[in-house]
Amino acid sequence: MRGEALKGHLDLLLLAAVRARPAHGYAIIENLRLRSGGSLDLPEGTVYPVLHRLERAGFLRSRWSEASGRRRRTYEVTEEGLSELRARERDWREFSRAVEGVLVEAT
Amino acid sequence: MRGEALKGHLDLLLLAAVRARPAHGYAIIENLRLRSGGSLDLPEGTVYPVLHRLERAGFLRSRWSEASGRRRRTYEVTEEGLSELRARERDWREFSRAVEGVLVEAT
DNA sequence: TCATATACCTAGTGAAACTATGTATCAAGA
DNA sequence: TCTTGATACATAGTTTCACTAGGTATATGA
Repeated sequence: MRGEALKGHLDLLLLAAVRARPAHGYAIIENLRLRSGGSLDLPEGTVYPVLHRLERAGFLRSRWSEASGRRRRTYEVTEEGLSELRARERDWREFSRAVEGVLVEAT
Repeated sequence: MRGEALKGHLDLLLLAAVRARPAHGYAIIENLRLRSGGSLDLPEGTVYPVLHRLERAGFLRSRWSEASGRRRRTYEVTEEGLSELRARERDWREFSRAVEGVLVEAT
């Protein structure tokens, strides 16, 4: 897939991924990659700053933990994050329908 | 809809719109706006530079004409543009499926 | 005559995601 | 033992993309 495809939909993806499965950053990336059959393969340098921003915005909450000697920062979606996610889902549906409409359009 | 939603999908949209209906820039914008029920409302400053780039890349061909005293630059999709469009459509489907997969994902 | 719609254009800006790089731990294998 | 790769975090700087803001010009209706 073209790299630029996800532009503008990254918040949606990360919020949805964490809603489905609270996890730490590295695992979120793994989950997205596996769930999408490899097509959503996000660089850490893309994901971590967005997770920080979403937490600052109050949409995610994180706590540090330790697993097999390595520290992890595990995220979950807040109440506010849930309504934000629902709003973004509506946006996605609207956008997606609009694109589909143009793609199937015959003369 | 959020403004940033279309990032990375603008080439797809414009190529598809012109394939469906060869038209001049202003009309392409109108068509997209009407077809999408208003949600795809692209500024001219967004669309015109992309049309120029797509023409430079060989994906669109344009010719000048005149209608009711105003000059128009009408675009159509080239052969090369058609295969580019088909590739972009595949990318879109893949991306769209991946997003849907994450959205419906339960724990 | 004055605003609005039509129709084109581009320079500069801002935001978004990426590249590159760094730190640290652990397991496996040479 | 030493190195490589996977796990796990972080951020500074760059690039890319769409947008804002400004410009030109013609036609139409109030």
